[in-house]
Amino acid sequence: MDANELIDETVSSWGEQRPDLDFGAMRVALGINVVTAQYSEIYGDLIKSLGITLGEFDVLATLRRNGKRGVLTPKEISRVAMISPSGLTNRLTRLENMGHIDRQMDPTDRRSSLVRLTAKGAKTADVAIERLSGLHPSR
Amino acid sequence: MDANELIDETVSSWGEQRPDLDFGAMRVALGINVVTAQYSEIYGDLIKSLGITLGEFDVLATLRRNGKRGVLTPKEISRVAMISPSGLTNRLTRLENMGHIDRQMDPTDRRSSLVRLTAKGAKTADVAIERLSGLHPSR
DNA sequence: AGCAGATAGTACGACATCAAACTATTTGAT
DNA sequence: ATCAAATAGTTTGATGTCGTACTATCTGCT
Repeated sequence: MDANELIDETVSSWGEQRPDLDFGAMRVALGINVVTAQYSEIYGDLIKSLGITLGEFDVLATLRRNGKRGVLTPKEISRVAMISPSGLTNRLTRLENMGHIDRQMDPTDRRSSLVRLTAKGAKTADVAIERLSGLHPSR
Repeated sequence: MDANELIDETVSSWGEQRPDLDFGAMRVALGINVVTAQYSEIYGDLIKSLGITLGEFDVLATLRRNGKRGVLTPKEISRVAMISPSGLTNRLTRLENMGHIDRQMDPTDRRSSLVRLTAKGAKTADVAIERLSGLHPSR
């Protein structure tokens, strides 16, 4: 049984048990969930061979896109990547240990730091984005 | 800056950095991610006051819909709820401790067990589904 | 200048999930 | 009837995230 059948089964059995309620919105939500799970798996597998996760790619990609020479503060990264500050600390530590980024003092604000893509990190980001954007069927 | 602006910013800056690639599919994927995150938060908040999570509700709902008098095996629940066996064990333990379900021996297969909704669990499932299905604007 | 409050990043603890290993039981082939 | 393989559920260990609390630093009001 595939995911679409599972959704039909779920919604129709709810309709039998509670005919007083409307499950149209639930059907849409369940469908979106399935789509999200499926392409997340596909995207994740595509970059897994690079030794990073989707979340780590998200950080590398943010640096690759936005920074002057790939330099941003953790604050800005967490805003764009929509991750909690503590979660970002962990990702940055992992990426630093892998040699994809390094962290330097911010000369203008000693509370802050500057996260910089290494050559290795930039290369990884480029290979990853080429694979991910290559998923679509156009051209 | 809201999520849609963030997506526009992400896709357009990629377009500047890598004009050789096509980011149309990425824009769609990011949009789906945002929608998923938003309604998951809404749905989660709606049932949080019942003391359960979305995942736990998923188990209660599966029992409420499918079982004869709310009785199913863990195997069947994990299939419908799309959760790993070990993850289901944890959810069932939590739900059992809260008094929403109980577990009995399966008389026909001693490897298996029978998960049964308690009256409290059935009530919780009904209140939750009424709130969740009430989200849509129809009627 | 001094100090209260805001802000940046990190550390810590809790939590939920999964994959793999494990135990107990059942099934099926011979 | 026996035994290898399959199956059900749990345990264990690892992972990754979040919320809260903490330290260090900066800002703005007086």
